Amino acid sequence: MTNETIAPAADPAGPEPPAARFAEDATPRLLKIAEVAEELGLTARAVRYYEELGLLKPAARSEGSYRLFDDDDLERLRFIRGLRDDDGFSLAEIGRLLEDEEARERNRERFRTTPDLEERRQILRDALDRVERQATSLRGKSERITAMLDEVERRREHLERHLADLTAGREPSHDEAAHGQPAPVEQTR
Amino acid sequence: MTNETIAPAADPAGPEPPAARFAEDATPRLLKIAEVAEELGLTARAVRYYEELGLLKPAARSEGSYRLFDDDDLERLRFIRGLRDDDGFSLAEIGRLLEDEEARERNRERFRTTPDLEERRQILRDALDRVERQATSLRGKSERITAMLDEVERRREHLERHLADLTAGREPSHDEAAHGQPAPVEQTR
DNA sequence: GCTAACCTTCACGTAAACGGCAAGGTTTGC
DNA sequence: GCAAACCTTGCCGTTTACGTGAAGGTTAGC
Repeated sequence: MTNETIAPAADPAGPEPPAARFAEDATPRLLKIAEVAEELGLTARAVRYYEELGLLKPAARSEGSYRLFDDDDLERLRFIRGLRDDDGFSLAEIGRLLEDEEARERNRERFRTTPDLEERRQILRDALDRVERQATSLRGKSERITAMLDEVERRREHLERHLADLTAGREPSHDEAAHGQPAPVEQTR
Repeated sequence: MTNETIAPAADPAGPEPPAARFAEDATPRLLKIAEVAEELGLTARAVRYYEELGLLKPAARSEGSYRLFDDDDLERLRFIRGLRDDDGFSLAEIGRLLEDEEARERNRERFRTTPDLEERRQILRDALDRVERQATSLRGKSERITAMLDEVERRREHLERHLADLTAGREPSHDEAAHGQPAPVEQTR
C-alpha cells in the first residue's frame, strides 16, 4: 500500500528562510498541490475543486499565492476521498458532514463557555438530534449493504460446497432449495 | 409510507380482450408509466431513462406503443431505486449488478445442461470468482459505514449520559477522555 | 366522435464533478 | 539570471442523471 505517512521527501529543498528562530520547528512540512495530489491519488484540479466547494482551505499560500497544504489538510482530503470513493457520498453530503463536525466543535466551545444550565441542556439536545439523524441515515445504508453481503456470502458457501462435492465425485448431495429470487436484496418501504 | 403493494386501482379499465380463454387469468395488472412512477416515487422520465440505459425492458407495449409494466418490472425498479437512493450506487454500477444477476441465471442453465465434469467445475469456479469480487467490494463499504456508525453511536451515548447527568443536577461525572479527533472514520490504505 | 388527459420520440437544458487548455505569474536548478 | 517546471485564475468541454418543453399520436370519458 506504499504507506509513507507524509510526503516521499523528494529533496530537502534548500533556501529555508532563516527568520524562523522563534518556536517554529515542528516540521511544518507544507506541500504544494501537485505533491498533495500525488500523495493522495487525486488530481490538482480535483483538490482545487474541493476548495472551491468550501470543503477545505489550504493552510497557507506562498509569496506568489501557491496553495500550501499541511498535515491536517491531508487528513481532511483523505477523509473526503474515502467517503467519495468507498461510500459513494456526493460532495454535497460530504460538505454537510464536515460542517456538522465543525458545528460540533463550535457547540462544544459554546457549551464550555455558557454557565446557564437550561442553555447547556438545549445545546446537548440539539447535538443529540443531529447525531440521531446521522445514525438513522447510516443505519439504513448499513442494513442494506449488510443484507447484500449476507446474500453474497450465502452464495459463496453454496458454490464452494457444490464445487467440493463435484470435485470429490459426489454430486447431488446438497439441498436444492430457494432458487428463484434474482434480486439479492428485498425491500419493504 | 402509503404502501399499497400494487397500483391504487384507479379503474378496472374495461375492454379486456376476450381471447384470453387459455390459462391466463393471474391478474396481469399492467401499469402505464405514470402509474408506475407514482407508485414508486420516481418520474416517468427517470423510468424511460433507465430503460434507455438498458436497466429494464417494460413487459409490453400497448397497441399505440404505450409502455406497460408488470410486477417484475416494478420489483426491478424498486431494486434500482434502492441501490441508487440508499447506497449511492451509480446507474452504471447498478447495471453491472443486474447483468451479474442475469449472467448468474444463464450460467445456472449452462451448468444444468452440460454433462462435462470439468466444464461444470469451471463454471462454478467462475461464479466463485465473481461472488468473491462482489463480497470484497461490499465488505469495504460495509466496514467503513459500520465504523462511522459506531462512532456516531458512541457520541450519542456520551451525549445522553451527559444530558442525564446535567438534568439530575450532577455535572462532572463522566470521563473527559478522547476529544481531539474531528474525523469520525480513520483510514489506513 | 370529440376533446381532455396521457403517451410517444426527439431535442435541448442543467447540476455535479471534474478534465483540459490558455495566458500569465512563480520557483527552482544550474 | 534565466529557462524549465510548476502554479495561478479563468473558461469551456464532458459525463451522468435526469428536467423540460415541442410536436404529434393514443386512450378514456361523455
